[in-house]
Amino acid sequence: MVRRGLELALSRLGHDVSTAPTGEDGLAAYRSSAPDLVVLDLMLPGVDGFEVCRQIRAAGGTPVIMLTARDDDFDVVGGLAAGADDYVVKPARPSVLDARIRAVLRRTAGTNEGVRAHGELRIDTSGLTVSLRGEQVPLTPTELRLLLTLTRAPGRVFGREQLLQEVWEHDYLGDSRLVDNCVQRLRAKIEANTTAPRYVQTVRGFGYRFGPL
Amino acid sequence: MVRRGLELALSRLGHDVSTAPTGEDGLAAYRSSAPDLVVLDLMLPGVDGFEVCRQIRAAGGTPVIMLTARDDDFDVVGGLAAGADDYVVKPARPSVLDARIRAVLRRTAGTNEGVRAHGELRIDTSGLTVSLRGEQVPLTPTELRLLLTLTRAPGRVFGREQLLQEVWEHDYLGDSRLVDNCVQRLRAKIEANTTAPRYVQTVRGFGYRFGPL
DNA sequence: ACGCCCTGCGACAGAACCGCGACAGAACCG
DNA sequence: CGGTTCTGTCGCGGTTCTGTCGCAGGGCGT
Repeated sequence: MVRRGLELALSRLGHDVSTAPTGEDGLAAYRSSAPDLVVLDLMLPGVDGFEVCRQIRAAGGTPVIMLTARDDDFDVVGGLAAGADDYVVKPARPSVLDARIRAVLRRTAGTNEGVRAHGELRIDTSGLTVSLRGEQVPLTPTELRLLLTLTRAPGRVFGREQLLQEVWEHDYLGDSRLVDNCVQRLRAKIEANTTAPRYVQTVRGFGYRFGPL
Repeated sequence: MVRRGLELALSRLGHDVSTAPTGEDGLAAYRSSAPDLVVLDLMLPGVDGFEVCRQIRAAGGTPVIMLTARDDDFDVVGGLAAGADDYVVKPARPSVLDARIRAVLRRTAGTNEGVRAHGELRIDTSGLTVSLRGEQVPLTPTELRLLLTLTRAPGRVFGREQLLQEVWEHDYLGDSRLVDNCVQRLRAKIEANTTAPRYVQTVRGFGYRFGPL
């Protein structure tokens, strides 16, 4: 059980770690916790590691470090093609992995503060502009905050209470229909047809979610 | 996916690298991170590589190295005409690219110091003078600090709190309308018509930003 | 099939935000 | 010490945004 050992070691180095035994569990944990970085072991039961990597990269800009026992070129090329940011060969010393993690986080810190691309939607988080198919979309401050919050964890369901807390920062006691209204206004600007929303989707009885995944 | 490979290789050679898949993303990333140098692949989806190069050069003095698969004269001439500082033919070995990067940085190190050009606005950061269409513009110290702060990261939105902290260095607890006022005074001096500002733009609900390029 | 609850959607008034001019104290300089 | 420039504060007005309401349509459970 290498996993528990790494979890413990990385925790001691100051990281906030959670692990999962299989690819499916990992994807589920990824979706629910929206981590800053994923360390992905290619030799995992169930789903192919490359596939997991692809799905994570498709969901957002989360950087991925691959952990592999094989160091032949095929894996390196394939891993980078699947969207990995770096790879580490097992057996990996915790200090080495830590160094790589910090390097990747440092490197992606800038870009992460810059552009989020989801399909035809591009969000510049430092310039605070949103463009759809290359055309700028003028959003109001609240709409933009809502979109930024939702896209921070694509695929994750945000309840109305949670959105009220994060987007409307004060502890709001009023009508939670306010969220619906703002979603509606946002959809009118970024969705092609609002009856089948592509980006901001309704999860009946719970809240809203960005993207399919 | 040559991009990831180059990114990784250049990182290991000591560079701080971020990449983007398309021309638009690249321009957005360029605006938000203000890099020392840009390596530009001509064969990119979306916007024409030459156009990207032109826009980068128009925005400032950032040096550009072009990466091209074609080495015929047309591209070389066209690339240099668009403002490239050097060009490298694919497939490029990382060591070669690294050498060219260091050469260009060494060459431009001296000239890059001191002047920022944005459209018709020129800012001499060592002489602390600002000129518009060749004509000198007298700015007050605060206005100048504000302009310097904003132009340090063109396209990026600065909140009022952040500007108060960086321009008015003391931790200011007073009216944040002060920022509006200073912006207004700065605009009166450098904007042709203040109703459609070209350089200092308002981002309603958040703050201000220098030019969207 | 029926009814309930949830969500979509348009309308509207109050609120927030920003541009802009005016003014007085502060700082600077001769 | 006096004059000039700069800076911070205030208030007003136009514009835009936001929060609330009401109604309608549709899914879901009974």
